Amino acid sequence: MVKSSSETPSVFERDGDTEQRILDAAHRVFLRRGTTGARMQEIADEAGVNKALLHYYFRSKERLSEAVFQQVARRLLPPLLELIDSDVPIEEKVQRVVHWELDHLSQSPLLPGYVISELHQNPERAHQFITAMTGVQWSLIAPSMIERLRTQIAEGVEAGTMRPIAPEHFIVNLISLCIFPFALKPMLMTVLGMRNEDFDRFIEQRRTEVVAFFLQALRA
Amino acid sequence: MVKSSSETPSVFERDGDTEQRILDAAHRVFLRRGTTGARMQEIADEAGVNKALLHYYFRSKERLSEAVFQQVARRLLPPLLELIDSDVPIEEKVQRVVHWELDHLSQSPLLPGYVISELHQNPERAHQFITAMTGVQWSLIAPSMIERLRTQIAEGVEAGTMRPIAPEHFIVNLISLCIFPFALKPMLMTVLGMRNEDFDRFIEQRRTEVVAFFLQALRA
DNA sequence: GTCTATAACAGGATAGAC
DNA sequence: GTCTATCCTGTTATAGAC
Repeated sequence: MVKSSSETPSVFERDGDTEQRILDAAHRVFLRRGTTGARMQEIADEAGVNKALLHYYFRSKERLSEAVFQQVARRLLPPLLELIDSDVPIEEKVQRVVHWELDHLSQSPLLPGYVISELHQNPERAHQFITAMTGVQWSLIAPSMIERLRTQIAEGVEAGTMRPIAPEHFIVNLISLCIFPFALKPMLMTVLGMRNEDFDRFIEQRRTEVVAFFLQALRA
Repeated sequence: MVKSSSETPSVFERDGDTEQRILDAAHRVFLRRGTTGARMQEIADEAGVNKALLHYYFRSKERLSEAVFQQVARRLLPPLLELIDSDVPIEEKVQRVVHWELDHLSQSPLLPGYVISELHQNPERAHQFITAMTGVQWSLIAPSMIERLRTQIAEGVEAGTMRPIAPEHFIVNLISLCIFPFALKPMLMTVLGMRNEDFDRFIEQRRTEVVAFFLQALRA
């Protein structure tokens, strides 16, 4: 904030420039309401600026929602793929992915519901997940990642320590066990009568439960 | 259709009465657009009737969407709970649940995305899942179901054939592995470059894959 | 860059004829 | 029961002053 150099600095001054504040507010509102349910007015209020400013910076609701979704995708997919493609034993991989996902989603439990809603109502938006990988030729990367994982599994099978499993099912099973419970949160809270603390405790248990479950499932 | 008794029966006559046709159309539209994204006009068009008729039969969009959601919940939860609570060996339970879920969701792959979207944007609607259990005191049923499952698991543990697992995690793991891939469908199709047939084949593989994976995970 | 005021329109709901 | 026509509110988007 350049202008603050000529003013008395204030601890009450909002952080970040206006554009960033709008983006942050949009992030929060879109995540809890979904794109169709969100209102530009609510975003403006939450950012503490006038509605017209949203259009000044982002032109339309459509573009603003794309900016938010893209940002979410960028924080979601690349770190996960890096873990899956890293050069460590497969048991270590499982543990790292589970811990990273549960840590990350505990911080923003609305993420799975938001992303699934968006993709459901707007499937073509899925391709933004790919452009979220900045400067990468995804169609070239993906198959080789899958093949490396297939090789690693095959080595375990040959050594007699693992049962065979297709790498696609390996990945889908792993992220299902981590992510789906957050998408189920409202239902678990009602159907199993959980309160917020109960849910947090439940997720905390899963940090060890899912790792143990998954590693046992891999055994020969 | 009483009036057809006085007319020449026609194979071109739409099936079902008007109210049912509207409900069916609403079901299709809400499932693909979500409640906020759906338009009363689109439902009317799909049902082949006038927009005003929707209000004649269902009073408001709100009520129509509740009718659809409730119907979906009723087809979703009770059969699952019956399987989980049935009096068969636990391995058999796992197999039955997986097959029932995958069969059911292959018929309506939009279901998981729809339900998750609804619950995300309208968490209080989760209680309709409970009223979907017609005439059952859910708060009394749920704990005893969980306890019966806990007992069954404990027996396996005692016999030395199973490792211990909390019944809540047992259930969440099982339905995660079955349901989540459908919620991921748009992403899998894009990120893994699947077409519709590829996805169907992938689900077909999971009928055996998930059962094998899960049963191995339960082993001592 | 930021605001106020207002245009422009989409979409849910109702009145009333048939 | 079903339609046409219309109302009316909420929401996105823009014009224009400061």
